[in-house]
Amino acid sequence: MREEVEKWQDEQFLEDTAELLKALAHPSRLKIIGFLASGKKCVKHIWEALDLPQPNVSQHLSVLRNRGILGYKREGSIVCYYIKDKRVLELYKKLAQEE
Amino acid sequence: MREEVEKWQDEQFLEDTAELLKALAHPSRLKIIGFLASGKKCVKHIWEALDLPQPNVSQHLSVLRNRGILGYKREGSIVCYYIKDKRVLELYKKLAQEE
DNA sequence: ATTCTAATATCCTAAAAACTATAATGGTGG
DNA sequence: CCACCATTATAGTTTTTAGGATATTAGAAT
Repeated sequence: MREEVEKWQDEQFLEDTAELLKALAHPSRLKIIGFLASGKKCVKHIWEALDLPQPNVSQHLSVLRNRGILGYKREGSIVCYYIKDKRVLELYKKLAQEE
Repeated sequence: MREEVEKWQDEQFLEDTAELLKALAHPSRLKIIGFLASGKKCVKHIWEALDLPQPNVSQHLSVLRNRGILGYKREGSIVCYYIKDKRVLELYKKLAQEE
């Protein structure tokens, strides 16, 4: 007899989930997620492919990184990002397949 | 040979999806979605159950309604809302089950 | 029809947060 | 030190948000 309460009554769940969705709810960040869906990419590769100014991309990356959505690895002088949160990859795929 | 382009290159998809996520990315609106996940509910029932002020709930409902996430039906003097967009129900369930 | 009340929606304003572009700063390898 | 890659800081603008006041609508009673 566990899990009597509904998820929507759990304020912590609501806050955390809203934060997650907020991080994803921006065209450029969604674009980054979509680009990273096929694997790890370095920063320069990202902003060139997405045709966005580099500091702008860096800021979006930091939003996604701070929320635990992306992980990164420094390789010499370049930095590569990848999708760390598996839920996000699943969410993205679901959204991308249906629309 | 169709669908050569990736979804993340489709600006319209990015805009629409970001709008959808933005509408969901708020604790109170997520709470409403969770409450409606079990079926249609009238407005009074909603703000009483969620313990939120009525005008506040009304505003959140209008956000969700305007983005096509919720549908509603007037029944006499009361108005009942339900989840119209099936994707949203699926997304919510996925988020609620995993965390 | 007029009035009353309950249910719902909209409006208004101030505060907080997010976004964009640009400038400045910090590392790393040659 | 220089060139390159990336992050952070700053400033102005636009969006969201919360809360309260007000408006609208429907039904019941008179």
